Amino acid sequence: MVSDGSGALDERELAAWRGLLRVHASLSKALDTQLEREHGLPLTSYEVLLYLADAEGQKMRMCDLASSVILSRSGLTRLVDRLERDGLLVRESCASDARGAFAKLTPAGHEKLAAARATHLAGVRSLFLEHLTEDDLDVLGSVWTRVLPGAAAASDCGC
Amino acid sequence: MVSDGSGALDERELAAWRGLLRVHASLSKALDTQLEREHGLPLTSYEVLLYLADAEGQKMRMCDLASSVILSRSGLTRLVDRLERDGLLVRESCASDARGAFAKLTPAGHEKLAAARATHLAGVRSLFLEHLTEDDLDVLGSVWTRVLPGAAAASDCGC
DNA sequence: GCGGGGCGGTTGTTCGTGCAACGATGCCGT
DNA sequence: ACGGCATCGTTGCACGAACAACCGCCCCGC
Repeated sequence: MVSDGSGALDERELAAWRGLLRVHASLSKALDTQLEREHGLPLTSYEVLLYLADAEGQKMRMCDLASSVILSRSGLTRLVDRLERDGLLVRESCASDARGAFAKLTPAGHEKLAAARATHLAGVRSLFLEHLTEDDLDVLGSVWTRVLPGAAAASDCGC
Repeated sequence: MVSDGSGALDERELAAWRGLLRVHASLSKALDTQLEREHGLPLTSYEVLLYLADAEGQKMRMCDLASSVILSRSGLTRLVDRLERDGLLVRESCASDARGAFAKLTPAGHEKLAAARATHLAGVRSLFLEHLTEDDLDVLGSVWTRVLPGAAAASDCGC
């Protein structure tokens, strides 16, 4: 227990925390801008296509998709609207649950993703992974698995 | 050079990258919600007050403030509008440069910040720092300093 | 001193997102 | 079989932020 309740963060804590905020902000903005410029595809749209491509049958339930890309259900509805309008995916009703809907990748969506994927991966590598050692990877992975459960729980329920 | 151009990320790379995205999303949402609920103060507003409090004379130029909290100039203008309306800060013209404007913390803003600070620090500790070892802190700090310059550069100029 | 280019801050506009409310459907106990 | 309740997706609404255009001011060269 490092905390003394009201005490300020020391230098290293501050660096670790602010660094996370700044790196995320810079990285996501840079990658989003790059993707938008080269393929006219915002980062969130890209992630939807990515998850769909990795999914069984190239389709996912709206609900699962929303939590995968970290978006509210309404947010995903609008996003899927845009992607469907652009022909990158289609909605498909669910036989076993009439409430449900699938989003399914179209061939056009698959092509778009393939093109964008190279760009995005290159970006992630050159801006992020390139600067990490093998040990860094392990530490980061370990940190995230320790931090994520509590953070996810805290952000889900107001409790 | 780990990249093979189009090759997908391996498991550890993916964990390091996705973890960053997920942890940031969960953490910032949780902290924002908490701050909003307990003090009616969104996270970005809190950060403005925080930077002001740490600044010389409790005031900063709009421009510097914008880059500190990672916001566009227009975004900061509106945010300062709201904070000024709530009496947490005031605008102050700059004697040496008639273009410039300062945002200056009011006593009310200082009180608000003091109250919110305890909440926020506790949140950051319990949701993030609590799960880190001393070594983790060092690794994170080191990683951020290696990654940030390139990321910041890439997000600034569209080249 | 006077123009011209650059910078700092504000404004109009647009876009993406979250929240709350809704209709429709599934699931369960009785 | 039916009534109550949770779940899924959509919609109306409001808000926060970015972009581009703008104005006023600084600073430089001539």
